[in-house]
Amino acid sequence: MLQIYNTLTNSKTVFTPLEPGKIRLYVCGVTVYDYCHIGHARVMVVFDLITRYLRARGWDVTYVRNITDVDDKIIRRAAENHEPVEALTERMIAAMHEDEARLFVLRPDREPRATAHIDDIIAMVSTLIEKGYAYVASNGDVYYRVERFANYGRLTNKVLEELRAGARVEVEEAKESPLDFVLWKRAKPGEVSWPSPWGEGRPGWHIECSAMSRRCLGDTFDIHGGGPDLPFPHHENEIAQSEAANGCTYANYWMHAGPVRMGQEKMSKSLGNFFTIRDVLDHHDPEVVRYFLASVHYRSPIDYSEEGLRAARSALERFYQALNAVPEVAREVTLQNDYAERFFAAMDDDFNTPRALAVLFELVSELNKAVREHHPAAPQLAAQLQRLAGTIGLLQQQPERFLQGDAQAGELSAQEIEALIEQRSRARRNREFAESDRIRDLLAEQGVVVKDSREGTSWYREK
RNA sequence: GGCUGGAUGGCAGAGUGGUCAUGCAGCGGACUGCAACUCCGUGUACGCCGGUUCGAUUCCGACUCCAGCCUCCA
Repeated sequence: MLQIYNTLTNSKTVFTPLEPGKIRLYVCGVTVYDYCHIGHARVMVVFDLITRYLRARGWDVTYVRNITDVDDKIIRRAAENHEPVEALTERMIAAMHEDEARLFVLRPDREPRATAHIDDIIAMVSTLIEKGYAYVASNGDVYYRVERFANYGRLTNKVLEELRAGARVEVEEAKESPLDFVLWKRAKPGEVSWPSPWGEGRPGWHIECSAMSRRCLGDTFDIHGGGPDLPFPHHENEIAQSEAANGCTYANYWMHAGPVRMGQEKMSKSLGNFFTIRDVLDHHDPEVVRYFLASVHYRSPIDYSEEGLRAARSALERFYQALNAVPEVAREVTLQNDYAERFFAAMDDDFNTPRALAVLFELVSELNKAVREHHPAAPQLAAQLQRLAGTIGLLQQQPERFLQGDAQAGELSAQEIEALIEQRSRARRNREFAESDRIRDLLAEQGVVVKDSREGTSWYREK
């Protein structure tokens, strides 16, 4: 039984799909005007982890995540760079795909781009105008008539009265109400634009998700996800658009990832206190970042910190050291045991990854014990560990690859390390411990830890 | 001010009406030429004040503090 915390009702509820065995999932993606930061990484990893897990449990998941490739910021940035909008967005999309691939994030089934769905957007705006939910303003923009939609604010428990009173939105003369939001923007001269019944222009931000989710998943779908700052106004506006246009429920479940914080406040572009994914991956193994994000429940805030990443690294080392020590990994796996049951129970309970990971740590203890005692169950335990962790996209690397890492600039290459270790082994055989320790210290200075065992000497990089 | 969600041991982070989370770090020990890995041992943690209860970190109420959203932001 799968339980999901639904932002719409602020409660954990049993998940019931529209169609047995199928899950239609839409997640708001990135506006591609810059490199993705750790906040984006969290949303990517969280929903990747969720889709991987659901699929591993037999659900047929269709995962759609949009790309916003036209918007004020993109236009401004492209102008600053003296490059066409498309050149900028193509570059950033490629970078995003690179970043997420490094984080072991699988590509969504579909990644619709706003600019490829202008006709769907225009059709939906037209419907909204016909139904009286939208109007063409005197300045040529098309706005959504918020007060016309009775359920406005249902997702975030906003009351129209209060929104009106506290409206901080700058008063746009052309709008009937300050709460109204733009569906179609009249183009300024020289701006990228598309023809429409309301003249040359481009879509507002919110309408693309309504139009593209409908195109990809239908009028009503199961789960809508996104980042922590999207419920209001973006998701509220999506609901208003889609439910008014389609005349039925938009999404049954709403899931929102928690924020990534820097110290005591949210990491965000407007605050300027963010790290890009590539910045972080320059110094940390991608799986460490993924593990770090998975070590906290997806809805809780997470504090980005070097200490946190270091702890994540140590924890992963524990897993990989165990896998590295195992003589072989079984090919066939039985997942009908206490560990699997508890792991699945944790994940089925609103994707409780910290609890699921705790189960894996218990499993790794048993694995270590089996290896130590040369118990025949070791290959099976190792396979179980990898299989369970694999359902959330962890522990899929070769242990040696993770432990030894890739040499960064200025570091010793694997070959150089092997050569030094060979020298050291020779010294040890001759019981020249001063010399062998000298070499080990030298390696340690380079961040390389050596480990002697009966089978020989192995090494790994300490990051 | 409004809406959400929080407050757990040195740090991170689950969970529960009454025996253990788990990880990281620390300390003591075993193993080791010395280390590393691994193993054994080691911590009277549940914001504050009331209430319910035989018993509350867990339930109820008040309080304090924190975060996210209320504006483009994942």
